[in-house]
Amino acid sequence: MTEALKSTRSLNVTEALRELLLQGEFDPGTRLQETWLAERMQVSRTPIREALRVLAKDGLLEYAPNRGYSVRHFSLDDIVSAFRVRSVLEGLGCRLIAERGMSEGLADTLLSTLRNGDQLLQSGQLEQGEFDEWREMNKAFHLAILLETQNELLVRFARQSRNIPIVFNGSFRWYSLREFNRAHDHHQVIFDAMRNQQPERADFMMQEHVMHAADILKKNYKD
Amino acid sequence: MTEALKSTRSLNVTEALRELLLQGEFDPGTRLQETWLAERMQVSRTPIREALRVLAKDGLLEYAPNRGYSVRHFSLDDIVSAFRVRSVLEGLGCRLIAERGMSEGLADTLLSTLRNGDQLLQSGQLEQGEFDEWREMNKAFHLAILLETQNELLVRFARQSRNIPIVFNGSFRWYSLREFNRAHDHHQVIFDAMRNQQPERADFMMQEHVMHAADILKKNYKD
DNA sequence: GCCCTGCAAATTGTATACAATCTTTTCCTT
DNA sequence: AAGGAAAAGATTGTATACAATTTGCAGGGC
Repeated sequence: MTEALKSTRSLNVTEALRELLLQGEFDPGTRLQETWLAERMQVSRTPIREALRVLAKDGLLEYAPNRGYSVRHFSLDDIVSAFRVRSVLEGLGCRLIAERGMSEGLADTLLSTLRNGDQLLQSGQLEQGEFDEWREMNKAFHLAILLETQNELLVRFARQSRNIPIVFNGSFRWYSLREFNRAHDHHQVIFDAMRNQQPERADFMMQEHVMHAADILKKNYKD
Repeated sequence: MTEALKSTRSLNVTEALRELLLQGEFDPGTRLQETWLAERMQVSRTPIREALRVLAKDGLLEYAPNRGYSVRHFSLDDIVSAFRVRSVLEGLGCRLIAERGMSEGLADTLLSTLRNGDQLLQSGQLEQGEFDEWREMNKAFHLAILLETQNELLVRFARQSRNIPIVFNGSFRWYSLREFNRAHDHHQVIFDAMRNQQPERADFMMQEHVMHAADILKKNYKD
């Protein structure tokens, strides 16, 4: 049988709250009162407090001793800065894979996401419902590379750098077909570079890929 | 007057415990019991629990629901991986500074650390007591660059990537004079590259600088 | 001897009571 | 009316009581 999926209210509340924050449920600056949250989540203040502390450490909340937690505001600069950091992290991931050579397992996984992308784009447009599928495909592509590096810190940081409202779900809502195609091409080139053991090229193209997403967001994000 | 230095037991315990962990006070694998810690720290379990959760999130402890926290073991691979991540992060920092041009404030700060390094090395050897001074100088150099980037996530990650026992205090105990000199030269070159707006060179040399430290550690670290 | 089972002890998870701190209101002084 | 203390209320911080879960151990079956 698979490993037990034990959890606690504290952990559940943390993830539930994180989801709410990432979905932009609360306006930036909103003060999050423990009793209010406790009532809303139907638990006592204890698990709420633990969740708040963790989310503050994740940068989603701001904290002041004796004054509690409030929802953090992310400026456009904050977000672009996060993209820049993520670009070098994921770039490093690609570089490491290209240097040591791609395993068959990773090749299979990535080829599968590439085929998935082909299929989504071949109709010449993306239906509303296909956005989610693209999102999943994209996430699978990036995550597979990161995990393969076996560099725990790299995975942790790359993940954390996406823990930002709006950014979290990808900014695909602003993508035109042209931009989906470009992203897909990037994936293809990155894959080829890694497979052909071209670390420099793989690194560079991944940075390009991530920063291109930042550029699109920059053009569309108002605030 | 400066900003109020408010704190709480929870925060104090967190930092005290972090310090103990970074100094290697507890053997890897040691189970950290809440009641035991509470007694040792002279507080109740509540602040202890909050501290443990934060430190687990920082990667210093491992956590399993209903089974508590234990001290994490860092393999040599873990540590070198962390150095690699830090190298690209700090490399990015240098690149950003070089791209946008160095402020006078940063130039002053860095020049001061460089002079400090000169002075420490000119005697031809480092006394025991001068290790701490070198450590401070080194920290000041790296931190000043990071802070100047204004990239909050970059600073956070670079900091976090040093939160590893042994690594935390720098591995200077293994440095020969030759290696102190090399590190100092690196600092000088990195400074020049940034000042002359050579982003590529600044980035590369910082990566080199950090990974050289990793190499020295690799040669000496047994476990 | 080995491995179950189930009870007891220990440990973590959660709720709640109380303490400390901050915020708001009130009311006095000028 | 403005300003400012002081008290009342609200909110966070901490301790502790209780619940849930795990761990250790004893006893019994094979």
